[in-house]
Amino acid sequence: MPELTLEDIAKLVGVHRSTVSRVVNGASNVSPEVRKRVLKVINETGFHPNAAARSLATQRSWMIGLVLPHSVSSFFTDPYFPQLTQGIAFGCNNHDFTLSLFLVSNKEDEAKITPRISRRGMLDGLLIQTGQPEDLLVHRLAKSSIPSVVLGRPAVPAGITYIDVDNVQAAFNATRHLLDLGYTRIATITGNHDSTVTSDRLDGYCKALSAAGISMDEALISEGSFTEIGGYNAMDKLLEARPQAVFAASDSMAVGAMRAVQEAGLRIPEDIAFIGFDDVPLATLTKIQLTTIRQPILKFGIKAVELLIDVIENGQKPARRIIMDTELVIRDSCGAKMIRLNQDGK
Amino acid sequence: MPELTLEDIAKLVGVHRSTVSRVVNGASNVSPEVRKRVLKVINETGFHPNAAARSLATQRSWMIGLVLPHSVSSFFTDPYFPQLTQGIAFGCNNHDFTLSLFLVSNKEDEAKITPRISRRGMLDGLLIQTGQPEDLLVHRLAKSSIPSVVLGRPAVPAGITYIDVDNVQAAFNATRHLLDLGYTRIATITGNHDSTVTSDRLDGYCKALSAAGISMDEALISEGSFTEIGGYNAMDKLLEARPQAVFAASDSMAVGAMRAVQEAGLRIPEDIAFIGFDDVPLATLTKIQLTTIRQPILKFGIKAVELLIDVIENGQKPARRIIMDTELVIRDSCGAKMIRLNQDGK
DNA sequence: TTGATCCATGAGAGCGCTCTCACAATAAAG
DNA sequence: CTTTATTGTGAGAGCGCTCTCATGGATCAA
Repeated sequence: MPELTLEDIAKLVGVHRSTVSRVVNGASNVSPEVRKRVLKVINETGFHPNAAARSLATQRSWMIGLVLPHSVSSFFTDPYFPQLTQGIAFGCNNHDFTLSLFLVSNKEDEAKITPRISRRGMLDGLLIQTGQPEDLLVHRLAKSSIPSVVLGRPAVPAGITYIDVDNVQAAFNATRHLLDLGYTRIATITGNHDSTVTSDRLDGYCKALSAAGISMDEALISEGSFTEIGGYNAMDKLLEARPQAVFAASDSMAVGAMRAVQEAGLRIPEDIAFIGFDDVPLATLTKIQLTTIRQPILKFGIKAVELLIDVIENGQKPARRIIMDTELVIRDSCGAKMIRLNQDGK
Repeated sequence: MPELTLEDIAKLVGVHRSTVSRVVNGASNVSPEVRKRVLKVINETGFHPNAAARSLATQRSWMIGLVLPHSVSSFFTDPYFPQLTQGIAFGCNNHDFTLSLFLVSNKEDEAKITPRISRRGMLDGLLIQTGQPEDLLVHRLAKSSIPSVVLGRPAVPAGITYIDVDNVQAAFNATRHLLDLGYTRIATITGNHDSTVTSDRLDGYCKALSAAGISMDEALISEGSFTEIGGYNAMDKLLEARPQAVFAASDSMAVGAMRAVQEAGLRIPEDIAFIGFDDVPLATLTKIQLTTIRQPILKFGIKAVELLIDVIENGQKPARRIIMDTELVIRDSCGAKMIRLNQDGK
């Protein structure tokens, strides 16, 4: 099958290239008879217009890029990012965009990838996952003219369009839920200390405690780096502080931490109650199902794509922001059901 | 920052467009003095050549697509695909290719995506994950002229370039390992019955049994659909058949199955020994670390990209195939260490 | 009949690059 | 001092589309 062009189709049908172009693009001003003949030949030949030529002529590629920076690429072990990617891919499909994936695993990658994403004509826009504060990529995008949306609140959000969940409120709700159940010694396992996600969730935790008139105890805060093993190690350190309940800033960390608790011979939720964050499938796969904060991950991805399309079509300014709500999902690990049962029993 | 073109740069430097193009592409026949002046202006202006124009002129986009079909996209809950994606992304970075991701979640997606991937000028080549047998996408690619490599053995491999691991040999080794440890009632939990992966692994399992002179027992074969919960359910059914050991065709399924065993009050590996497949991080996160078959997932992805580049540069024919080896990783769940300990003790 | 209006189609410039070819200037060889 | 090779640069066609504008025929009102 040779590489056909509009011109070839035109010749076959006996019309001008322009007419074929009109048919391909669904323009209205083509006579039904001609349209039919053109479509027939297109179907017979399996013709598809050349994307590069079209991009060049229209200055639109209908492609967007998703950049997962260095600090985040190891997170591919966490179910969050696959799910997010799926949501974004779904959003792209809905709007006939193609998704390009830029996984930056190290500094060399970054150097190689940067020119590719800033090259015009290839991408209509960019979705950029925040990682560390002062993320270089986030900065560079703000300078570049390519439309972009940041996933997660950047450390310095001024003038940047981003989408995030309300982490402060979510963490507040989680902690508050534990307080409502009567726990007073509540620990938290945080993610990497240098991300805004971590500081926001820690913030919510602190706010809930202080709203309940409970003073902070440094011994009840431990860093878990968003991995299962990180949660396990963080819990190890927390054990001597004897918390009654733990708010883990991700489900993976919660699962790791719960393993540490069980290996120490303690029961969940009787001895230590747990609440996680994310509501990834993992949360329901443990023997003691995890109470957690549900993030609308798929919706988040879809929304991010729609926000980016808005930026592409209506310009970078003014900077927009979308903050999505989360939801508390009560299962077994927080002890709510057990406590209610006991009360009913009395 | 305006959208600069080669022409603009040329004007600024006072040379012809062609010369700037030579500098950008590192052609040798440019005088050092001129090259320096051109580079200076390029750096000052932050010029990047337009990708669409370049693609149009060279008929190369330096982009490849990764297609994860419908039957597979739910697998995004399994760590295998994220890791594979990472390997592919890594391979792309190494060779200055950009990766496009096509997640096909349903039939509508497929209809929308197909024209995008077959449109010329957008992709230099395609990586296609096999799913069901008679996969429509795999068929369509064979018809289309776009260079492509299939990931996993297609059901009808004639004339198709693909890359796979030696699943038969791997499953043979796994089962053989259990036989060597003295188990004779060995069960297997398979993936979806309609994939070649499943049939190959089942094949290896059967071959090992028959080589040991053990007759097949249908009651010892159970389908687990490659998910943790699938493994759990499959094990439930196997329990009454009282196997001494289980070969699970994925680590996720093994973990699910082990949970079922523990909930039934049985010990691993004393009562039932386990061996998995994949060696994803999950395998070492369980309390009883999983003996498993290590797939070189990252290398597999990188190799797949290199194979595709070969096809892009040297043509689709002849069809090539690469079969990669696997490795047995002995941990706790198979009982090898325990058995050795006991023997030493005697 | 004349002109105005509408519509389907053709003509052709232009998107921003690459790449072959021609040409001039210089260097090497006779 | 010519002839030939070598090198650096310019010129311009062409990649396959889109999109504006021109054109010519049909339709309709005056």
